[in-house]
Amino acid sequence: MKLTFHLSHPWDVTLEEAERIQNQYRHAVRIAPLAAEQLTCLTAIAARNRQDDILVAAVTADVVKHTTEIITEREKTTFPYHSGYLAFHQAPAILKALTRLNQLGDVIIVSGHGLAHPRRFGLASHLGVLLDIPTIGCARRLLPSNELQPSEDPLMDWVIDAEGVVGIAVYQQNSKNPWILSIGHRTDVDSLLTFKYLWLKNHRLPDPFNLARRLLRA
DNA sequence: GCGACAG
DNA sequence: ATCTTGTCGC
Repeated sequence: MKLTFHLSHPWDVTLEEAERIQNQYRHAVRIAPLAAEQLTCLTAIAARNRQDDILVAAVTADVVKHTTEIITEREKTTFPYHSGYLAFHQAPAILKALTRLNQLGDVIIVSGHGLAHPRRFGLASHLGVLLDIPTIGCARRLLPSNELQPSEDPLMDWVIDAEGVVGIAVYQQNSKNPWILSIGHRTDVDSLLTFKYLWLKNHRLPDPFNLARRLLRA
């Protein structure tokens, strides 16, 4: 699929330049509601490194059309992993993988953080802003810039930073480790709650996010 | 008692 | 991400 870039910048940069880019592009993040009807076709992205390569799995699952598309990709990375700079490590490979998808979801679930990031510009926000598409971040752990705040729902916490709420933490099946969902781009907290509802309720179809993560084991 | 900064 | 394969948590 031909990707349309709303913004672009070099990826082969120094750590200092990367931080500058994050501080510049973070202002392009838009917080907006996503309706449930816009959550029927999801694309999930997961990536990990192997030596100097990034392995990417992308899955698009359309609940209405009842289709699932799976792509795996491998691409060299030039930027080593540093906490807070995951996008510079993985995004080029992820973008290459997205190119190979025939269908892109209404919203992209990205393995990593969105606004739950020291500069409010994690991988999910970064990808969303570049392509100007709705994204949600989904990560296993919090970065130190953020913390949890209990909600009325015992199975859910708010994810906050010094400025306010940036996401939700979801405790699945009484697990002590929550999944950290955060706003990426063109989504909001309500979108996350809607997504959580659909995600936990819909066991009929393969969960694209879990599928993408599983694919990285091969 | 040792570590706890996404992947 | 991975190595850890019975044990939790401030």
